[in-house]
Amino acid sequence: MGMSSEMLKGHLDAVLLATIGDAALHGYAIIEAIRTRSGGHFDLPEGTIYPALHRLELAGLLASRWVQPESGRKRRVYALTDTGRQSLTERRAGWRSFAGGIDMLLDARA
Amino acid sequence: MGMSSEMLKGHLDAVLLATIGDAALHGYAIIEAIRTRSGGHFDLPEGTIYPALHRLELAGLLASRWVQPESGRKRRVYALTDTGRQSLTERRAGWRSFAGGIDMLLDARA
DNA sequence: CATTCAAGCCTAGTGTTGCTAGGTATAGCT
DNA sequence: AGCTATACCTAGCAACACTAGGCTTGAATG
Repeated sequence: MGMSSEMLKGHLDAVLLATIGDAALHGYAIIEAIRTRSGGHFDLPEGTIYPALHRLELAGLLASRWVQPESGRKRRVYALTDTGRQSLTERRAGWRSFAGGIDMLLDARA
Repeated sequence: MGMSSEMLKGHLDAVLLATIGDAALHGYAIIEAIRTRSGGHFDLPEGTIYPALHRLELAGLLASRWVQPESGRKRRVYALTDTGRQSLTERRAGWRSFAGGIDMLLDARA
Protein backbone atom coordinates (compact mmCIF):
# COMPACT_ATOMS: atom_id res chain seq x y z
CA MET A 1 0.00 0.00 0.00
CA GLY A 2 1.57 3.28 1.11
CA MET A 3 5.17 2.31 0.72
CA SER A 4 7.34 5.32 1.48
CA SER A 5 8.27 6.32 -2.02
CA GLU A 6 11.95 6.91 -1.32
CA MET A 7 12.57 3.35 -0.24
CA LEU A 8 12.56 1.96 -3.73
CA LYS A 9 15.33 4.20 -4.95
CA GLY A 10 18.28 2.22 -6.12
CA HIS A 11 16.30 -1.03 -6.23
CA LEU A 12 13.87 -0.40 -9.05
CA ASP A 13 16.23 -1.61 -11.75
CA ALA A 14 16.69 -4.93 -10.02
CA VAL A 15 12.94 -5.23 -9.64
CA LEU A 16 12.37 -4.58 -13.32
CA LEU A 17 15.07 -6.96 -14.49
CA ALA A 18 13.81 -9.69 -12.20
CA THR A 19 10.20 -9.14 -13.16
CA ILE A 20 10.94 -9.49 -16.84
CA GLY A 21 13.27 -12.40 -16.25
CA ASP A 22 13.18 -14.83 -19.14
CA ALA A 23 9.91 -13.49 -20.51
CA ALA A 24 9.16 -10.61 -22.86
CA LEU A 25 6.78 -8.21 -21.19
CA HIS A 26 5.39 -4.82 -22.05
CA GLY A 27 5.11 -1.91 -19.65
CA TYR A 28 1.55 -2.41 -18.51
CA ALA A 29 2.08 -6.12 -17.95
CA ILE A 30 5.19 -5.32 -15.92
CA ILE A 31 3.22 -3.03 -13.66
CA GLU A 32 0.61 -5.74 -13.10
CA ALA A 33 3.25 -8.40 -12.53
CA ILE A 34 4.98 -6.27 -9.92
CA ARG A 35 1.70 -5.68 -8.14
CA THR A 36 0.64 -9.30 -8.05
CA ARG A 37 4.04 -10.91 -7.44
CA SER A 38 4.82 -8.55 -4.59
CA GLY A 39 1.58 -9.47 -2.92
CA GLY A 40 0.33 -5.94 -3.31
CA HIS A 41 3.33 -4.35 -1.63
CA PHE A 42 4.20 -2.39 -4.73
CA ASP A 43 1.83 -0.63 -7.09
CA LEU A 44 4.09 1.48 -9.25
CA PRO A 45 2.81 4.30 -11.44
CA GLU A 46 3.49 4.47 -15.15
CA GLY A 47 5.59 7.57 -14.66
CA THR A 48 7.98 5.40 -12.72
CA ILE A 49 8.05 2.41 -15.03
CA TYR A 50 8.33 3.85 -18.50
CA PRO A 51 11.28 6.17 -17.92
CA ALA A 52 13.03 3.37 -16.07
CA LEU A 53 12.54 0.98 -18.97
CA HIS A 54 13.97 3.57 -21.35
CA ARG A 55 16.91 4.06 -19.02
CA LEU A 56 17.61 0.35 -18.90
CA GLU A 57 17.37 0.00 -22.64
CA LEU A 58 19.72 2.91 -23.13
CA ALA A 59 22.10 1.24 -20.71
CA GLY A 60 22.00 -1.90 -22.80
CA LEU A 61 20.33 -4.09 -20.18
CA LEU A 62 17.03 -4.35 -22.02
CA ALA A 63 16.04 -4.62 -25.67
CA SER A 64 12.59 -3.68 -26.90
CA ARG A 65 10.52 -4.39 -29.99
CA TRP A 66 7.00 -3.47 -31.06
CA VAL A 67 4.54 -6.29 -31.19
CA GLN A 68 1.06 -6.37 -32.68
CA PRO A 69 -1.05 -8.86 -30.70
CA GLU A 70 -4.05 -10.64 -32.25
CA SER A 71 -6.36 -8.25 -30.47
CA GLY A 72 -5.63 -4.89 -28.95
CA ARG A 73 -3.20 -2.16 -29.82
CA LYS A 74 0.53 -2.42 -30.40
CA ARG A 75 2.76 -2.98 -27.44
CA ARG A 76 6.41 -2.43 -26.78
CA VAL A 77 7.82 -5.58 -25.23
CA TYR A 78 11.08 -5.72 -23.34
CA ALA A 79 13.48 -8.60 -22.85
CA LEU A 80 16.80 -8.88 -21.06
CA THR A 81 20.00 -8.69 -23.04
CA ASP A 82 22.99 -10.80 -22.07
CA THR A 83 24.33 -7.83 -20.17
CA GLY A 84 20.94 -7.51 -18.52
CA ARG A 85 20.99 -11.11 -17.33
CA GLN A 86 24.46 -10.65 -15.95
CA SER A 87 23.43 -7.42 -14.28
CA LEU A 88 20.44 -9.13 -12.72
CA THR A 89 22.67 -11.73 -11.14
CA GLU A 90 24.88 -9.02 -9.70
CA ARG A 91 21.94 -7.02 -8.46
CA ARG A 92 20.40 -9.99 -6.73
CA ALA A 93 23.66 -10.48 -4.85
CA GLY A 94 23.82 -6.76 -4.22
CA TRP A 95 20.35 -6.80 -2.74
CA ARG A 96 21.13 -9.71 -0.44
CA SER A 97 24.26 -7.96 0.74
CA PHE A 98 22.43 -4.70 1.28
CA ALA A 99 19.46 -6.28 3.03
CA GLY A 100 21.77 -8.30 5.24
CA GLY A 101 23.59 -5.15 6.27
CA ILE A 102 20.38 -3.33 7.11
CA ASP A 103 19.11 -6.32 9.04
CA MET A 104 22.26 -6.29 11.15
CA LEU A 105 21.80 -2.64 11.94
CA LEU A 106 18.08 -2.76 12.68
CA ASP A 107 18.26 -5.91 14.75
CA ALA A 108 21.33 -4.85 16.70
CA ARG A 109 20.68 -5.11 20.42
CA ALA A 110 22.37 -1.98 21.72
CA MET B 1 32.31 -2.09 0.48
CA GLY B 2 31.20 -0.35 -2.67
CA MET B 3 27.51 -0.31 -1.87
CA SER B 4 25.67 1.43 -4.69
CA SER B 5 25.01 4.73 -3.05
CA GLU B 6 21.41 5.03 -4.20
CA MET B 7 20.36 1.91 -2.37
CA LEU B 8 20.36 3.54 1.02
CA LYS B 9 17.88 6.21 0.06
CA GLY B 10 14.81 6.06 2.22
CA HIS B 11 16.46 3.76 4.75
CA LEU B 12 19.08 5.98 6.31
CA ASP B 13 16.77 7.42 8.91
CA ALA B 14 15.87 3.97 10.18
CA VAL B 15 19.56 3.09 10.30
CA LEU B 16 20.38 6.17 12.32
CA LEU B 17 17.53 5.75 14.77
CA ALA B 18 18.37 2.09 15.28
CA THR B 19 22.07 2.79 15.67
CA ILE B 20 21.50 5.34 18.39
CA GLY B 21 18.83 3.22 20.04
CA ASP B 22 18.85 3.72 23.79
CA ALA B 23 22.31 5.27 23.85
CA ALA B 24 23.48 8.85 23.35
CA LEU B 25 26.00 8.97 20.54
CA HIS B 26 27.79 11.71 18.67
CA GLY B 27 28.23 11.85 14.92
CA TYR B 28 31.65 10.31 14.66
CA ALA B 29 30.69 7.48 16.98
CA ILE B 30 27.58 6.83 14.93
CA ILE B 31 29.66 6.48 11.78
CA GLU B 32 31.94 3.99 13.51
CA ALA B 33 29.02 2.07 15.00
CA ILE B 34 27.37 1.75 11.60
CA ARG B 35 30.60 0.50 10.10
CA THR B 36 31.27 -2.11 12.75
CA ARG B 37 27.70 -3.26 13.39
CA SER B 38 27.01 -3.71 9.71
CA GLY B 39 30.04 -5.93 9.37
CA GLY B 40 31.69 -3.42 7.08
CA HIS B 41 28.78 -3.25 4.65
CA PHE B 42 28.29 0.43 5.27
CA ASP B 43 30.94 3.10 5.67
CA LEU B 44 29.02 6.32 5.46
CA PRO B 45 30.70 9.68 4.91
CA GLU B 46 30.22 12.62 7.24
CA GLY B 47 28.42 14.53 4.52
CA THR B 48 25.72 11.92 4.73
CA ILE B 49 25.46 11.63 8.48
CA TYR B 50 25.50 15.19 9.75
CA PRO B 51 22.77 16.62 7.53
CA ALA B 52 20.64 13.56 8.27
CA LEU B 53 21.05 14.07 12.02
CA HIS B 54 20.01 17.68 11.65
CA ARG B 55 17.01 16.62 9.62
CA LEU B 56 15.95 14.12 12.24
CA GLU B 57 16.36 16.63 15.05
CA LEU B 58 14.34 19.19 13.13
CA ALA B 59 11.66 16.54 12.64
CA GLY B 60 11.57 15.97 16.39
CA LEU B 61 12.88 12.40 16.29
CA LEU B 62 16.24 13.23 17.85
CA ALA B 63 17.38 15.62 20.56
CA SER B 64 20.96 16.81 20.83
CA ARG B 65 23.11 18.37 23.52
CA TRP B 66 26.74 19.42 23.68
CA VAL B 67 28.95 17.36 25.98
CA GLN B 68 32.47 18.05 27.17
CA PRO B 69 34.25 14.71 27.72
CA GLU B 70 37.15 14.32 30.19
CA SER B 71 39.59 14.46 27.30
CA GLY B 72 39.08 15.70 23.78
CA ARG B 73 36.96 18.42 22.31
CA LYS B 74 33.25 18.99 22.76
CA ARG B 75 30.84 16.66 21.06
CA ARG B 76 27.24 16.91 20.05
CA VAL B 77 25.44 13.82 21.27
CA TYR B 78 22.09 12.65 19.97
CA ALA B 79 19.37 10.62 21.67
CA LEU B 80 15.95 9.48 20.54
CA THR B 81 12.89 11.40 21.61
CA ASP B 82 9.66 9.60 22.40
CA THR B 83 8.53 10.32 18.88
CA GLY B 84 11.83 8.97 17.65
CA ARG B 85 11.35 5.69 19.50
CA GLN B 86 7.88 5.35 18.09
CA SER B 87 9.14 6.17 14.61
CA LEU B 88 11.86 3.55 14.94
CA THR B 89 9.29 0.89 15.68
CA GLU B 90 7.30 1.90 12.63
CA ARG B 91 10.37 2.02 10.44
CA ARG B 92 11.49 -1.43 11.49
CA ALA B 93 8.10 -2.76 10.43
CA GLY B 94 8.31 -0.71 7.25
CA TRP B 95 11.66 -2.21 6.44
CA ARG B 96 10.45 -5.75 6.97
CA SER B 97 7.49 -5.10 4.72
CA PHE B 98 9.63 -3.51 2.06
CA ALA B 99 12.33 -6.18 2.18
CA GLY B 100 9.69 -8.90 2.07
CA GLY B 101 8.21 -7.35 -1.04
CA ILE B 102 11.55 -7.09 -2.78
CA ASP B 103 12.39 -10.65 -1.82
CA MET B 104 9.19 -11.85 -3.43
CA LEU B 105 10.02 -10.02 -6.63
CA LEU B 106 13.65 -11.04 -6.85
CA ASP B 107 13.04 -14.66 -5.91
CA ALA B 108 10.04 -15.07 -8.18
CA ARG B 109 10.48 -18.01 -10.48
CA ALA B 110 9.12 -16.68 -13.74
C1' DC C 1 57.51 25.42 20.93
C1' DA C 2 56.06 24.42 16.32
C1' DT C 3 54.01 21.31 13.62
C1' DT C 4 51.42 17.66 12.29
C1' DC C 5 47.60 14.67 12.67
C1' DA C 6 43.33 12.82 14.16
C1' DA C 7 38.92 13.80 16.17
C1' DG C 8 34.92 16.19 15.43
C1' DC C 9 31.61 19.19 13.32
C1' DC C 10 29.53 21.72 9.30
C1' DT C 11 27.52 23.05 4.56
C1' DA C 12 26.88 24.59 -0.49
C1' DG C 13 26.20 22.36 -4.47
C1' DT C 14 25.56 18.11 -7.50
C1' DG C 15 23.51 14.01 -9.63
C1' DT C 16 20.30 10.49 -9.55
C1' DT C 17 15.90 9.01 -9.33
C1' DG C 18 11.03 7.92 -8.45
C1' DC C 19 6.90 10.37 -8.81
C1' DT C 20 3.18 13.90 -10.21
C1' DA C 21 0.38 15.43 -13.56
C1' DG C 22 -0.47 15.91 -17.47
C1' DG C 23 -0.96 14.28 -22.56
C1' DT C 24 -1.87 10.95 -26.82
C1' DA C 25 -3.64 6.85 -29.28
C1' DT C 26 -6.18 2.60 -30.05
C1' DA C 27 -9.55 -1.18 -29.46
C1' DG C 28 -13.85 -2.93 -27.72
C1' DC C 29 -18.32 -2.27 -25.99
C1' DT C 30 -22.83 -0.20 -25.67
C1' DA D 1 -20.95 8.39 -31.17
C1' DG D 2 -19.29 8.05 -26.72
C1' DC D 3 -17.11 5.74 -23.02
C1' DT D 4 -13.75 2.92 -20.84
C1' DA D 5 -9.65 0.21 -20.41
C1' DT D 6 -5.40 -0.60 -22.39
C1' DA D 7 -1.07 1.24 -23.54
C1' DC D 8 2.50 4.50 -24.16
C1' DC D 9 5.03 8.94 -23.29
C1' DT D 10 7.33 13.17 -21.04
C1' DA D 11 8.45 17.74 -18.67
C1' DG D 12 9.15 19.17 -14.34
C1' DC D 13 9.45 18.36 -9.22
C1' DA D 14 11.15 16.92 -4.69
C1' DA D 15 13.92 14.21 -1.93
C1' DC D 16 18.18 12.80 -0.56
C1' DA D 17 22.78 10.74 -0.22
C1' DC D 18 27.07 12.17 -1.58
C1' DT D 19 31.27 15.18 -3.07
C1' DA D 20 34.40 18.30 -1.80
C1' DG D 21 35.56 21.33 0.48
C1' DG D 22 36.25 24.16 5.22
C1' DC D 23 36.68 25.04 10.36
C1' DT D 24 38.15 24.04 15.26
C1' DT D 25 40.37 21.70 18.98
C1' DG D 26 43.30 18.51 21.42
C1' DA D 27 47.11 15.31 21.44
C1' DA D 28 51.39 13.75 19.87
C1' DT D 29 55.83 14.28 17.72
C1' DG D 30 60.10 16.40 16.62
